[in-house]
Amino acid sequence: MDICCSPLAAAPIDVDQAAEVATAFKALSDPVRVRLLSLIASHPGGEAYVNNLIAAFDLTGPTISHHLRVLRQAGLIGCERRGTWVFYWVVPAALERLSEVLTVPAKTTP
Amino acid sequence: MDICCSPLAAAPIDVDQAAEVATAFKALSDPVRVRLLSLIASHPGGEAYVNNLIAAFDLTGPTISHHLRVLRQAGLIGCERRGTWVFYWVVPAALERLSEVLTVPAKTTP
DNA sequence: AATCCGTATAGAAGCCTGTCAATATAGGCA
DNA sequence: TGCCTATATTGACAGGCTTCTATACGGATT
Repeated sequence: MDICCSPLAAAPIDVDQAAEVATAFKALSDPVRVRLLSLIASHPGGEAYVNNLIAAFDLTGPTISHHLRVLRQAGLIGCERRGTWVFYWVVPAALERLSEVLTVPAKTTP
Repeated sequence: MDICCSPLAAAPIDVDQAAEVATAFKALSDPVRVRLLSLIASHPGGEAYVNNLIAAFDLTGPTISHHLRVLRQAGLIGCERRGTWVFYWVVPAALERLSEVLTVPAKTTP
């Protein structure tokens, strides 16, 4: 996953780039994943471990694990095992690129 | 649809707001819709009519119409009938709000 | 080594989505 | 009025997604 596009409104987006962008946004299309990303990103130190994340939802561990994998495969978060626990963190550059894609350039309407 | 949230990384997002944000991103989770939005946004004058949009895809009219409705219900585009044709335009404020949600605040990692 | 805790994977059920063909609606024109 | 074009809606089907239970894996502790 390597989002590399200029803003959507700047020029018609390439077919392949549209597919990449859509894949990234699909990772953000579920409320649980949005909350997970927010919980991880806003956690003190920028990291969180899975046990805390599971406790924040009325969902089973495997379901949270599934959503974390979707976010990871989209490149939005990274993870690392430290002993018994697994820590997750956000990848700020990925969020920033998506944010830029949605930027609306200076309006040219007369 | 009224996206009204601070950046995801600023604080844990509210459950209801997460649902709203996810709904908006879901509208952007399909490559066809990403391309449609980009085609409309980058069209001279900021408007496009459906006939041109259909011609840009190997899809049937009803399918494009369906995707346009999804984008419209998400508040990302607006439309108006002018005689025989229907014109579509983007809602810049909606894109900007989504862009802000993805903004990563100044890092506080020591 | 044996066991326990934390996390991930596998497989399945039910719902949601993208797409199409067929049909309907809305507006211009003869 | 009647017809033609442009767009939307309906209904149906295939495929994907979210969630669960059950199971497996990885590491620490006894």
